Amino acid sequence: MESYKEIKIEDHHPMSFFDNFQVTNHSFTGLMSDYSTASSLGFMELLGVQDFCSSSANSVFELPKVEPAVCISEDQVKQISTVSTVAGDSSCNLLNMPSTPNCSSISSEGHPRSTDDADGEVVEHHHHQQQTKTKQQLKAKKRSEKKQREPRFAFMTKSEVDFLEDGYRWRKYGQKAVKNSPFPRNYYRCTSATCNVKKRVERCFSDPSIVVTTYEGKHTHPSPMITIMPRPSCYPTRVLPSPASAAFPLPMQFNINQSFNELTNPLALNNQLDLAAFVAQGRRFCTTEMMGADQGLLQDLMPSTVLKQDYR
DNA sequence: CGCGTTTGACCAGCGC
DNA sequence: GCGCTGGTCAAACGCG
Repeated sequence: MESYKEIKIEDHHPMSFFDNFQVTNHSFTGLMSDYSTASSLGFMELLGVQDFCSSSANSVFELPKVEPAVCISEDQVKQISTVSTVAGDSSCNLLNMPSTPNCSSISSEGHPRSTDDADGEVVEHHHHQQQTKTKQQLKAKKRSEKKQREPRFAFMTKSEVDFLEDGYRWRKYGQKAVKNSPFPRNYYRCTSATCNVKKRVERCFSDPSIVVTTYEGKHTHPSPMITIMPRPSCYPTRVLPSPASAAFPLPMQFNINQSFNELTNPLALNNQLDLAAFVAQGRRFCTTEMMGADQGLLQDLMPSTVLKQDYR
C-alpha cells in the first residue's frame, strides 16, 4: 500500500525540467508517492543526480515553458489520466519493483563453423540458423529483462514542450500511438553505452498541457550537461553568473552539507521526508518573497531545523 | 561520416 | 487460439 503526501508550493516560473523539482516558480500541487515503498533507489538517483559532483561542464539548457512536475507513481498517472495506458502496461509494478540491474545476458559465443561453409546454401542455412538462434537469444534476454524491470518513476509536468531537458542525452528509439489518445508515446534511451536508463514521454489525453515522463532505470554515469557548483550558502537561484548556468538552475546546486548528502545518498533518500527535504533544498534558490509564502507548507512536511538550516 | 530520428515490423504479455 | 496493445528493433533517412 502506497501512501502519499500532498505538497503544495506556489509561485513559480517557467523553468527547465529540473526546476520542477526545485518547485520555485509555479504553483505546484500534487501528490508525491511515499518513496520509501518504491525501491532502494533515491529519487534523485533515478534522474542521475547522484552524479552531479563529478560533472563539470556548464549547463546549457534551453528553457522550455514548463510548470512544476508532480512526482507520482505510475499508478497515479493511470488514475489521473483518462488514457488507461498512459502510465504503463499491466505489468508495470513501477515503484515496488526491486532495483535489479540488468543481469540477463546471452551467450556471445558464435555459432560453430561448419566445414560446409563453402557451400552457399549451407552458409545460407547457417546464417539462417544463426539468425534464428540470435532471435531466440534475444527473446530469452527480453524475457528475463521483462521479469526484472528497473524501477520506474513517473512525473506529470505541465509543459508546452514534449521533451524536457534533464541533463542527460537521450536517443529516441521508438514512437507508438497510444490507444484512445491523439498523442503518441515516445521512447528514449540514454545515449551512454553503459547506461540502460529509458524514459517514456507522452502527453496526457485528458489534459494535453501535461507531459507525463516516465523514467526507468538508473544512470550509471555523470550527466554530460550538468554542472554542480559547490557554493556553500549561496543560492540566489536565478541570479547566476552565466546565462548558461542561469538557464539551468539545478536543484543540486545547493551547498554540500548534511542535507546534501542525505539527498544524494540513495539510502537516505528513501522516504517522503527526504523527498520533501529535496524539495526544500530546491527552494533555497527561491527569492525570499517566495520562501516566505511557502515555508509554512514545507514545515508541515519536514522538521523546522532542516528548513532553517537550508534557507540560510 | 557520425549521430539522431522516423517508422514499419516484430514480439511478448494479457484478456477474452 | 486470437486479437489487441505496449515495447523494442533496425533499416532508411535526415542533418550538421
